[in-house]
Amino acid sequence: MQEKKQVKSIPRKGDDLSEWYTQVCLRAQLVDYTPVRGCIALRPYGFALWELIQAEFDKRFKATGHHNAYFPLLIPESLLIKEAEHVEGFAPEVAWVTQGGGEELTERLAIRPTSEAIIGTMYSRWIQSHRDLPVLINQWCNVVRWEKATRPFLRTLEFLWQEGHTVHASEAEAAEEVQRMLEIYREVAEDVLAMPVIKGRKSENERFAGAVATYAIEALMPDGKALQAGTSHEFGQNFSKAYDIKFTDVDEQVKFGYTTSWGVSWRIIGGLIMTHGDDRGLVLPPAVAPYQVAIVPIMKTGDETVMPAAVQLRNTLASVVRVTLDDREQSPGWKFSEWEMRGVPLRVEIGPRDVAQNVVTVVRRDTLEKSTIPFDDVAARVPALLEEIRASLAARARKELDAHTVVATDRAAFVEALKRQDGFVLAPWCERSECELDIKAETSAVTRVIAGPADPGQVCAYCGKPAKVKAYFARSY
RNA sequence: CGGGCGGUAGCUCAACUUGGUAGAGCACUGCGUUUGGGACGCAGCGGUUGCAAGUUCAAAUCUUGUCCGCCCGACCA
Repeated sequence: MQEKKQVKSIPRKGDDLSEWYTQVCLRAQLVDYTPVRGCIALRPYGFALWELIQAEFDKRFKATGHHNAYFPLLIPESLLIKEAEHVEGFAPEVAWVTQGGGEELTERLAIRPTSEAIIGTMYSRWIQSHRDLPVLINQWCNVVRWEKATRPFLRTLEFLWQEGHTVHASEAEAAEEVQRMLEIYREVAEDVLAMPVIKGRKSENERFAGAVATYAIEALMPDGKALQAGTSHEFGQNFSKAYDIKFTDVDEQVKFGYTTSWGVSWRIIGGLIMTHGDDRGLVLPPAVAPYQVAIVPIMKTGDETVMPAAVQLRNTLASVVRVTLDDREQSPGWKFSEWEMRGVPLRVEIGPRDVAQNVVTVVRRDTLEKSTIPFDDVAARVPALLEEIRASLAARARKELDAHTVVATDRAAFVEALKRQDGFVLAPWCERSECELDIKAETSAVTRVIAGPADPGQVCAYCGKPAKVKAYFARSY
């Protein structure tokens, strides 16, 4: 490769993941820092990526009967504090509005850290009968959590997400809903974003404040740390009792509903970046790439054949994929580097040699493989290539996850594996909070999800007491 | 929130130790030549040295405070 003498290159991904990550976020033009601490600006390219991810989730929410709605950003303190465990869990990271219109408010208003309180309050007004159930509502919005240490996408004070909030007449139905949405999260992460995850229930320590049970999908980052990429909660009747969500059932008894909530944030973009990116920058899975193809024309002075061909190529491709024709003045090499940094899955080069032979040159972002395909076959071949890229990214990421997941059954191996901080450690576990805290103190790792019951007779890999479950452990973001 | 590092042009940095007219490369603008892996020439534009106080004849430089960013830790749906 040419040495980058004019333009500073980013650190290699393997050398300094943190710095690499920050540089990719900025230089791919996804985000920029702002004068507001911990808050990022999502630039058009980053927002386009988010919109495409949103669309994938949203169509699945709609297909399972959910409707979008919107609730207030500001939540009166008196509502927020109704569910004791919930408030306690969020208290440290709530931002408060204490003044309005130049006057001190009689009651301060929380900027929503999540919307159970306000949505629950509204549901109590909307639900009277079993005929009103289930309520299946989702909200796309921003929330604020006053974090101490922030990073683009992974942890910001303000972030974009969706939060689904549902109410059901029975516990079984609510439980089913929670699993249904978790499975949608897994499906989008793995099949659309090509980001493999482990899926399961959270331990008591890791559970959402106020939940009876929390389930999550967790992805594995290249530095061996786990990233929570989506959660789905069963609340039992905790929130319906706190917010008075009651209905008269078919048996004429007045009952509290069973509620759930489930959420995915733009954090998943951070996961994507780290999962697929390489030394040249971002690598986007085709389904959510704002541009799936970038056409780079290469022209000699006075050439009059390349641009018309490139325009025709763009028009042809526009009917099957998201495509951009890069007709800026920069040199081809400069454009190659830029589109690589920005993660465009396929680059199509068209120059005099291609035009003369009635072909185009296609370069895959994931493998950097170059191939020549007949001009007339482009519209047919490109979608197939994009699918190959998706499959290849998914397979490679899956291989990574598997390669960095180890099983440990005895204490020495378990502790050693966790201290290596090299991915997931799957181990039989007693499921005691105290044991998890001890493990954390010694290794910095905690359970990420509980995968299922332990085998008969197994003992906890750490404390030696009888094992109840098999759990994945790792350090986390 | 604790420990460490940093903030000078859009970016990367020099000038700071030893106070004395704020510089370079890249980027940007114009013109010309170029275009198959970050092109070249010429001419330009670009600064409240993060912010605020203090010391001094004089502060990018010394002192204090503060804000922001990065790393490690703690904390954290």
